Amino acid sequence: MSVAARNRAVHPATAGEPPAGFDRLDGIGVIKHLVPHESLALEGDSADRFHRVLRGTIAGYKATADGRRQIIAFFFPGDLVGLTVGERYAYSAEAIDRASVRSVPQARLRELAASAPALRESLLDALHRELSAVQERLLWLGRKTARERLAGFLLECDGRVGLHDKDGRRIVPLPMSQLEIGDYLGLASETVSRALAELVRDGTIEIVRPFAGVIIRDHRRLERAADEGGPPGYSAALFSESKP
Amino acid sequence: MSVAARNRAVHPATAGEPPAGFDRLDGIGVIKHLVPHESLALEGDSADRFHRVLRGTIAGYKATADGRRQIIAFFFPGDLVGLTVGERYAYSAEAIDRASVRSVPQARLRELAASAPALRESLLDALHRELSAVQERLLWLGRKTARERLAGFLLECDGRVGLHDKDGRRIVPLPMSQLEIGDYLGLASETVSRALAELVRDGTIEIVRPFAGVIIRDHRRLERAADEGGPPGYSAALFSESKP
DNA sequence: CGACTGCTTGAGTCTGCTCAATAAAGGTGG
DNA sequence: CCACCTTTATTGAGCAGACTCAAGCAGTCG
Repeated sequence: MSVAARNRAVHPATAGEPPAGFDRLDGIGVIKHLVPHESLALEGDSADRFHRVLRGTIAGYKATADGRRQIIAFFFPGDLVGLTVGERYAYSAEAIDRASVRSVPQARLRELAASAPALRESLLDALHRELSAVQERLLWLGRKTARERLAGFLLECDGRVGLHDKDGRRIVPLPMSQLEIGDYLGLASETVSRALAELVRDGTIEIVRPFAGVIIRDHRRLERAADEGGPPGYSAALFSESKP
Repeated sequence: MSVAARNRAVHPATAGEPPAGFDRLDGIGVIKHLVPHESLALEGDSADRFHRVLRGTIAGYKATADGRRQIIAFFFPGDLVGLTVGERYAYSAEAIDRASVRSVPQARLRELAASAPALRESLLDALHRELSAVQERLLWLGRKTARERLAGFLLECDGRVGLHDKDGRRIVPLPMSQLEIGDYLGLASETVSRALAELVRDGTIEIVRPFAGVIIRDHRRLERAADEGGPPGYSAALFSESKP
């Protein structure tokens, strides 16, 4: 098992049961309903509240003056958005689809954390998980091809929100557009479309039409595509032979 | 002031005085001396210790099976390497130059943290600062040109280890090779060399020969190069005029 | 002094971007 | 329910920024 694959296995999902301590947040704050593309917070704003996703999907992103955009993270139900120690948000956040969040004042969290070590643990753990995920993506964006990035993305989504059908195949719902996937992976939307088409062509995945997710037809092959990015017929042995 | 520039100002330096609480680490653990390229830890290893840099520079990196490498962070004196909540290191670490670190068992840190809220605060803050830095770099690697990335890198280094000479100009020592800068920015070393040459050509910086750092001749221009990446003569007004 | 490592510069290539045209979906109002 | 308009996805053609490969040079260290 590769190092990357092992790391994925260590943090399989935020999707399982909520971390101990977070249930303390259940009753407090207010619930907000968001429509697609509705803004939740802007980079640089005073970080007075944070949000727990109840339903739908939120994107955290940074943008340049001339409109280029990089999505930092997607937040699914159970995830915390805008968790920060600093006094300003490090990135903007908006809804991908119809979403609901529980919005809680940061001050409220600090109070609770002071008296609840379990909650402190969970928060530290969430922060650390976020850090690990971002570090992994640094490798994708800096050193991986479009095909590798997309395969990695699908595996990540599979781990977080994937389901399985009766045949044991994995279904991965993708609520975000291909443009947004591109903004997450540092690619143009056309490149995402082409890379998806390539994975379909060699039988690795299948696309749910109209575009709403993928079905993983060959999980092993998808992992290989993410970790080495070579062409389908690529052989590692062949590679090491050619080095005398 | 742009959002990016403001963020840089908020976290000006790890270089100043050490955060309150870290002095608790002063007496404990053992000191290790490292020669250039000597390994400190490997990704996936059991994370039983962490390290505080005393002297020199450490690089944290991830690598793919076929040898591509992405440097996640450079650690300068005062920084903590290998801080983790998980039980395994998320990345490898090795020395860039001759370096010394204080190596402390994670367990020891947890003991101290349990009884010292100030230390806990500092650790949380360090973790958060690391997170912000990585998120900023996600934008660089995903959406910025070689020139913009390099300019951003020089500004980052200026904030963390920059000095100033008697003329008020900033001197930024760069202990790492251009190959390593490339591995940090997701670029080939040749591209780093060319981008540096370009910044020299238009009078933004000067290179300390033999390559050991840069002198910033025009700080404003360097900031512009980092935030918009346009060519030297670029005018924003001209740009918005052309949009009827 | 020679071997080695790191930097520079040029030439050619390639991956992924831009621009553009078309098709497919979804939403809205009559 | 249909006509219309907008948004999103697909596919092609051409382009460009950055990579690879290669040669030359400078500085360092044994």
